[in-house]
Amino acid sequence: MEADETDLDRHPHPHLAVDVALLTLHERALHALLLRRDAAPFAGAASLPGGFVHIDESLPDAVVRVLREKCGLHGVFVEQLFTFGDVGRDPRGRVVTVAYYALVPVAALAAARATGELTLCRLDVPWPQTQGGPVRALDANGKPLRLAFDHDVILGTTVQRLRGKIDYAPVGFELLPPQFTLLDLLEVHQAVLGCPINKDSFRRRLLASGLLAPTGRLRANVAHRPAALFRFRRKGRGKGHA
Amino acid sequence: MEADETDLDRHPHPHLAVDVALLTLHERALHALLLRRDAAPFAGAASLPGGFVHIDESLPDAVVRVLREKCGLHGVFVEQLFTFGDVGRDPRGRVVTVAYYALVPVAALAAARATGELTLCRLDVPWPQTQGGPVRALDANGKPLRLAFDHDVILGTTVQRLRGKIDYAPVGFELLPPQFTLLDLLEVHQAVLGCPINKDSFRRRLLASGLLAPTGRLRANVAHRPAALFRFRRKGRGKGHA
DNA sequence: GCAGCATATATGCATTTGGAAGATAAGCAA
DNA sequence: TTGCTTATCTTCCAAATGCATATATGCTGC
Repeated sequence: MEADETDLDRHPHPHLAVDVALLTLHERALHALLLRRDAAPFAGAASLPGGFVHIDESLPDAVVRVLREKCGLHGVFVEQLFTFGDVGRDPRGRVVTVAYYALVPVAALAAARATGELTLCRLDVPWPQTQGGPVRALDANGKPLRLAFDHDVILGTTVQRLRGKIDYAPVGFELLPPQFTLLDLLEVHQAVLGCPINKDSFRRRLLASGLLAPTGRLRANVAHRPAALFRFRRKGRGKGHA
Repeated sequence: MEADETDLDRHPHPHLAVDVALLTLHERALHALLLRRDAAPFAGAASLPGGFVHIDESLPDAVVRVLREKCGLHGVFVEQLFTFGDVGRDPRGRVVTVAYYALVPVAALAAARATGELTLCRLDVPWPQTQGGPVRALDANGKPLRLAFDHDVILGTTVQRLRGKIDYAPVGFELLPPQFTLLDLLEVHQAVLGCPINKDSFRRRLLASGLLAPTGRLRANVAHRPAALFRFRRKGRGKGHA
């Protein structure tokens, strides 16, 4: 940062946007909340909710505003993901975007989906483990949607981040309602990781983690022994990571 | 992204910069390469090498340029860290910075340190584990330096990221010369993590990881049994992460 | 009300993984 | 050559995990 802002204003500088990859769990699969663009560029394509950062708002504030204005959502879990700044990523000009990801239980989207052009699209992750790469979003018929800008890469980076994080950070809870069973949580992990998980060790590990608070209640209306309902306990006594 | 760029140009938009937290290992401790600011704001304070992003260069290109222009360095390991965009973080106006971290063996800095106002400052991390928070940079006398902008937080985020990553990603090698002993690598991990590590399990884990290629050579000029020298083998056959 | 069903939960055991300690090896110095 | 120091190897033990089995429980159909 060698020059005064007055110097810099003589030259054009990049525009700055935020985009939000909002993920949820629906029918045991990861879904993203996408909107349909009706203006060029990429008219007709699906895109992440996003918007330009105002001169007087922080990045998290911009994200909160975008989620409110475009999705009618508030109070959702949000974390910064990565900043994408390739020169050619927006045909309109130089736009650098700070991508965030948001996680919400699918029930919280009922209101959002009623509002306008939003659709919940199942994600198709064509790579294993945490390898990374773009991800496809499927329409109701299972056909891949055209995604605007580099949003396929942003979605891919989101899944990659979640896969690397879910084993040691309590992010799975953000995709579940306040009360859930261990099987619910297991299915979240399986959907994120894209592979089956050992049920017993998962149970033991989670019960020992101190992250679960028993509610004393049971899952109702199931034609078999009902599972215990748990609640996420924040500030689980962490045991380091080594 | 709802508006045309022509619309947006009517309004002022944030400036965009990159800052690089360049870390190395010196005397078994993490050090950062800092430069002394001679212009306001924060004149006299220490700061990360950084600069504004040009309209026609990608973010990685801007980082490479900054490292070349300000530090005389090229070919170093660089990864994106986090984007800092608080409204008040730069008193000159709205500047959002995409922070990167770079890792280099200390020997590679000989040239850089000769060039101008660069100093290698030992880092003092006042928090355990991966808790996070700002980090102090110490001068040659061990006194904390005044750090410009939010660069104390950027350095803290770098250490936090490294601590979370070094156990499962091959980043420790970037801080070592091409050939090194297992004890060298262990000391890198200890310096990053800020806590002692079990020597035997470290040896077993690393030898089994496939990341080390034996060179057949031994450390010379030591008054005891010399350790074997290894080389970092890229593309170690990863075994997933579960 | 009762047998039976499907899943939840608990228990036991083999395998694997990581920590700790001792034994041995290999250079150099006196 | 002896002794010192650190590297490397071997062994043992505790903890975590995968797997198989046994038991528990609420519901459904009769």
